[in-house]
Amino acid sequence: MLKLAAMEAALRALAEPTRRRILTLVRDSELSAGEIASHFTVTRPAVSQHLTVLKEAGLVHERRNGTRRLYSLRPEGLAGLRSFLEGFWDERLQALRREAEAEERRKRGNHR
Amino acid sequence: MLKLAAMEAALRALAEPTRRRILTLVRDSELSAGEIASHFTVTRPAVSQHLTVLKEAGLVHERRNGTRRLYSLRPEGLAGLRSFLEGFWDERLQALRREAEAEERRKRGNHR
DNA sequence: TAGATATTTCAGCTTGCGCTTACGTAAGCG
DNA sequence: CGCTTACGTAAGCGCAAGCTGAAATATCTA
Repeated sequence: MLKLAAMEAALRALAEPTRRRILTLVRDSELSAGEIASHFTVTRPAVSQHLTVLKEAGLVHERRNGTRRLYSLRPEGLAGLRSFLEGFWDERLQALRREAEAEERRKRGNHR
Repeated sequence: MLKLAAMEAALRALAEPTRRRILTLVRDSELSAGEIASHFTVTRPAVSQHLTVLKEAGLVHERRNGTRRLYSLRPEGLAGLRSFLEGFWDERLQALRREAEAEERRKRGNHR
């Protein structure tokens, strides 16, 4: 899986409050760049740059309609991150199991 | 929930390859700062700084034993992030449902 | 084609982040 | 005590990131 680089990009993209807010906006409905920008105090170029980051991270989808560009959430991007965290979680449980077994063996060893 | 700031810290902490690698190390077993640093080419102070970031983000736990400091994964930190992503996911599904219903209403409206 | 509208791209500035070297601190040990 | 070991903290450097105003691009429209 070459998703590692994608993961990197997605995490970096999410590590920014404005971008997270943008995601919550386009999660509910497809919005134009201008509509998105109207929700923020930062300038439109700033929002546009954030949108580029989100797009390159695979977190949003861009659709052009006339002079406008409509952005919407791209669920697959988040799914990758989700599976990463869950994998992490699972391996953690396995580690706990390994530790418990090691502890068990240690106790047995002391008893003989 | 004041977890918003924690979320912020956790995401920022995860958006760094070295810190993610550190997490995968202490996920499996408790390790000292030196043992952790030995896995990297960066200097020990750099690793120490990363450990501070991870600790303040609630992602690792620090336990002092003599002159050494032992670090281990703190699963609750990741859990918060996980639930955040899942909440995001769920709300996305609700949004899709809302859109489908709106579409449905639109079609009905056209038919009368 | 000229002009208006929507949005990106550019150049430059400022701040933040990760890294390094040097120094400080704290616990064990002779 | 002084020495060593194991870390963290401080100061500073270089670079990436986010922001802004200005200019460029692209699409509709009269």
